[in-house]
Amino acid sequence: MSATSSETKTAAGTEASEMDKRFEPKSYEQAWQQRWAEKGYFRAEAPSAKPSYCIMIPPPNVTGKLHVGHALQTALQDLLTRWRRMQGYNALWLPGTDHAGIATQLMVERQLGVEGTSRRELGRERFLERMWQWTEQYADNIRQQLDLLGASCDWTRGRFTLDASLSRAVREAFVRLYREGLISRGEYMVNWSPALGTAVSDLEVETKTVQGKLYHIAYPVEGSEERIAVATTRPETMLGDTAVALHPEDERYTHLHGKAAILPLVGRRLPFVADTAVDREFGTGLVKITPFHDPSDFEMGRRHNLPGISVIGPDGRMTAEAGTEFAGLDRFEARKRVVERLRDEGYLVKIEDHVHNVGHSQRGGEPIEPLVSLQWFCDVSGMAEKALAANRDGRLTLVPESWDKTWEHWLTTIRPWCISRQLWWGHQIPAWYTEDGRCFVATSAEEAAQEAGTDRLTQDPDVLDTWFSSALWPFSTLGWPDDTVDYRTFYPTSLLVTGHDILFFWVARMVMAGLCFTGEVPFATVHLTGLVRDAEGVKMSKTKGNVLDPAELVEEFGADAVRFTLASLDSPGRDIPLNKDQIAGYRAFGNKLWNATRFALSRVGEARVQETIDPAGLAAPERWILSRLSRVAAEVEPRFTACRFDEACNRLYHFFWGDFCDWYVELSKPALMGDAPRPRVGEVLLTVLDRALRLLHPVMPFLTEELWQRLPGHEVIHAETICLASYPGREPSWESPEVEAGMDALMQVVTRARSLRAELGVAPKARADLFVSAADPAVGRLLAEQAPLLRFLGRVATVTAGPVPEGAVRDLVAGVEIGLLVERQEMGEEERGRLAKELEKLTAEIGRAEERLGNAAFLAKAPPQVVEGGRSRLAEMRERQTALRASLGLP
RNA sequence: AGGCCCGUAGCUCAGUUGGUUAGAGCGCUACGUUGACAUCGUAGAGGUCAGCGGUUCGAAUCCGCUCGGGCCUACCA
Repeated sequence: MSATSSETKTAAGTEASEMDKRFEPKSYEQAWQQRWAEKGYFRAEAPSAKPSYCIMIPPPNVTGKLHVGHALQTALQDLLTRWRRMQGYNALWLPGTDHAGIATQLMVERQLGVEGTSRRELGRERFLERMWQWTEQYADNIRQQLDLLGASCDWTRGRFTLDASLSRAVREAFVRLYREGLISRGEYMVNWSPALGTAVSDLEVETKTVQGKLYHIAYPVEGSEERIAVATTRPETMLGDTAVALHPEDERYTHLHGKAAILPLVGRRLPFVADTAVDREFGTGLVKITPFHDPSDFEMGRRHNLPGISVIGPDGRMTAEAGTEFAGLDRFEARKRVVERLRDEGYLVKIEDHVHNVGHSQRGGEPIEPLVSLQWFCDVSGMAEKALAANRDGRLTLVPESWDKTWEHWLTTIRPWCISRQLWWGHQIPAWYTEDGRCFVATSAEEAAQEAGTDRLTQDPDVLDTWFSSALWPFSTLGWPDDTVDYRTFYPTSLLVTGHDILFFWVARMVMAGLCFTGEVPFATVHLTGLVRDAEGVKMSKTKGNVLDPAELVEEFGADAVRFTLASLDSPGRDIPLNKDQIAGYRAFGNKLWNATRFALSRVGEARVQETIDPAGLAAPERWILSRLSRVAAEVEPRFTACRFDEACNRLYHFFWGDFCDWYVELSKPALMGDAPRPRVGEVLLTVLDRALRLLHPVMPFLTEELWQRLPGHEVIHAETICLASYPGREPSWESPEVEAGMDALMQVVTRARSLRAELGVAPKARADLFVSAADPAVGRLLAEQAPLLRFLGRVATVTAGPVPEGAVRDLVAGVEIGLLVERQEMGEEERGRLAKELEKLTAEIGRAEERLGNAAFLAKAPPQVVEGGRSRLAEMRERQTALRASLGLP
């Protein structure tokens, strides 16, 4: 493919003149993607004299398949990047992938299971080898999928969260936080996933409402015949009870203060403790306390210095401390057994149905076991304060801003983050232990050895929560902690696009980490997208079988149609229902672009694209389309800036289809065919087309490049590619409200003439003659000048400026009195009914308008232009009423 | 339990700081092979803006309540 015009060819290699009637996205899309990559158009500069624009991709799971949500985010990020690049920014869209700890490890473990082995059997080293093999096998996967969508990423800067440089950043961050005392190791209650065999963070716990039971158990009171009843949903935890709590002001139980209960089956003495956390209204108002298996009991245990007993182990089975009878039993099995024994021994009072909330492991799916475990924690309270301040003082904008409240709530109630995971795939915690148990945190084993004074060290076997490395993504990808050129050029980044489902998992932590380590908000704006749902608004899921695969959609409709659909559905604060009919609609839009270009190329003769055009000397239709083009370009800019991709896309869509194709192309025909020549029509047609394609390029990169390359003279805009051509903006000298008003009147006359024909049931080929008489002399001149257009578009034999003759159908539109003289036919009943109905509605409306204009308060308080608008509207409605009556033969 | 969002045409959704004629796409009806496009064109039908009350000259838009749907957060055993 050459960039010179004489041998302009397209990506598909066809000659410009050989445009097929049907457009076929597959024939050029990937050819362009490949060519753009070869030419290095998307490689950002560093350093650069241009202003920077930078977006970090939310790194998809390295072994994953992109879903429609990714496609949406890709479309938006690419749109923004291409737009800014065309505007002359040094635009960087940095791609990459995430190692996704648990998710990826589970996939490989599943595979090992099929092979009849396990990670434990393989051992850590060999297991990690398998993980890397798996990772490398899929390394190219994400890139291929992004290429399909036309993503203009700078792949020379692609990153993976386990890259050496990113791992170094992770260790550095960990060590810094440790030295500041913000990271520490301790025994606390954590959310334990028995199925995964690891602790998880609060965010990885999904609360589900389940139908359960409430067991009432009688506990004897020490030294008396009295028995008190406690209620629990988890009777198996009674084996770990160490106290019974009551509300200090509960008068029913004042006599129990200072006494103790005896734990059934076990015989342990349980002191009564008074605590205001007890709800007197719930159950019996007495609560059994199991400090090591319930978060609130853990808190209460600390308040009252109660010992804890671990009766459930990390494998979800009862421990030896649960007693020989129960040890080794699965926790749910143990529940049944405990209840049986309580019943046998007469301690079970009753069992009630009880709906309650139970935390489930997001990845493992099973109920979380709260247990006490030695883990690493990160105190994020200080960072959270900074993140809150950044949002409050405007350094960080969430779009839509309705997320501010959620942000506020989560960050003000944040608790320490459990960052250690009992997994193998991930960043191993940079802490080393001596044989006598001393701990050294350092950025490397050597450094730790130096500090410890011995190299007989064992590194902590645990890895960090995946999100710990993700939190550093905006700067670890640019070389932090080193002061690199990339870091100085692109950090802080410009904007983040991601789903609201990971606002806390990722966005909040990036903001906290960014403020903590770089002192800056990593991005000024976060655009939170909705969830992509199916056509019925149902969440896509494999089990429901309603998942749409972006690759298949691209195959069926082309990437441009998919991108346009997704971008135009992205309305703030809403989920996105996606259905194929819509995508088909935007593919039709692509077809429209294709054919409009085909028309232009076949009719413009020797005309060429102009860098700009002086409207002086042009006829009204040309001045009109230039004016409209300038205004649309002006409307797009603020909408892209504000992340209103839906509005920007809709404006571009309607400009191209409505203004350009429906009207301007039609208006150009009589001129281009020589029936009614006007100056420089071909140039205007090509120049408008060029700019329209450039305006659309960020949304539909492939088709616009394919078509733009065929425009004669496009090289004056850019020698090689539309990707680097300038993005059109407003052109004030093109704008003319007068011309727009005049042409608007002309178009309304045309439309009304057509409706009159239809209303009168005139056959398409029957002769009709049009009479026009404009109140505004300027409009009158324009109509007279463009009479050939009225003839052509209105399908009338003649157009006469002047009063409406007897026998013609009269009407008034946009201040123009029109008359249509036709061979009258008998009006059909249906048509008659329709007109009668319209007359009825119109009469009612006139009534309302008269009433309003007769209201003194309205006239006094409403702005003058509203009153004036009401008056002229009323006048027009009366005219139309007269015309309708005439058509119906009424007085 | 608390917070947030939503209820507009058959469907999916827009609707800027209230302005009187509530829009789009798809679908539907009639007509149309007019010199790019039937993945099209022309002309249409279709809505008491969930309901009730309030503020206002004027409410889809602002306020309150009710009903209906969704999401997030939360240790009531």
